Amino acid sequence: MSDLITRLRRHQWRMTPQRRVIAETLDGAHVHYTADEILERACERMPEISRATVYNTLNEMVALGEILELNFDGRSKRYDPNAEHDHHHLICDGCGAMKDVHTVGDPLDWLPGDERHGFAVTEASITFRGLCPECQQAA
Amino acid sequence: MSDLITRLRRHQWRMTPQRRVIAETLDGAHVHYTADEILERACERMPEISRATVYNTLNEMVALGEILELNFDGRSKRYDPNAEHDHHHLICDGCGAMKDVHTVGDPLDWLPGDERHGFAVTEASITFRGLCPECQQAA
DNA sequence: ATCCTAGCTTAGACTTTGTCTAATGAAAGA
DNA sequence: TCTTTCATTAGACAAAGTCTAAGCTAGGAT
Repeated sequence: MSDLITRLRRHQWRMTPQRRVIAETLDGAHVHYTADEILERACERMPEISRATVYNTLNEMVALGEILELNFDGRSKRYDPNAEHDHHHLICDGCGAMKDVHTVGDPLDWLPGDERHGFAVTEASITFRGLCPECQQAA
Repeated sequence: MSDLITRLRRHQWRMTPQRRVIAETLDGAHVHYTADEILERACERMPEISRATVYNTLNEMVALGEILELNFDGRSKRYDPNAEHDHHHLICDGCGAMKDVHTVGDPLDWLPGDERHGFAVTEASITFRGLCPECQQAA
């Protein structure tokens, strides 16, 4: 998988300095940021960037299918520059840290036909929860 | 599993008319309501009940472990009076309808050790998405 | 039955997260 | 370079949820 900016260029999508900063912030991160965290980091490099631009840009990237929008805690959405739907998420209940993880097998196989209630099921996402190594020590 | 009010009584938890109305609203529902939907329904029976009481009460029930707080859409939290952690959720991408479902096998088995990053993993929840029978017809 | 007190409820202000609008600015093709 | 179209901006607005201070009440004590 190529980097986010390369993937975004493939759509007819005007590349502005603001969008570049947002994309680079997302792509360089080892954690999944909230919109406000991205705004904060983008402001370090481009102090005049506006909140509306960050929110608009993130929503467009989601609509283009190039990033994932995640809702873990019900507080604020987080954004994952890895848009592949083949991974799931592991979250620390202590500090909120998050990792992308891969499961063995296809989650769709785990929902038997008589539990599908006639739905055409196309996607499954799993959230694993627990304590990260640091929070286990602290506990 | 007994009804929600019975389960709540087992904790030293003062049972007020407001809390009773909220518990009955949750327990009698076939769908998972948002806090505001619960407020609206509670108001039909007790017009003077306040928003703060509904939010406080729901948070307390969650803390007692007797209901589940769900975050599907990132808009508003929903509450599930079935607090058992052995079920998962199936959501229609068309109309938002939701069903509780059971999987075959234990989701914790599906995350291999080398994907756990040292976490002590205790819980897994799966969200299945697709189209309900009605929305398949409409499409 | 009545009293007392811890803790519940209330209205409304406040906070956080996110969206919308109208005016200005800039990317990219002609 | 010019022009058109789309992006950006500040700030108002909206939705979801929390907090506060004052009054009220459930349930145990008497």
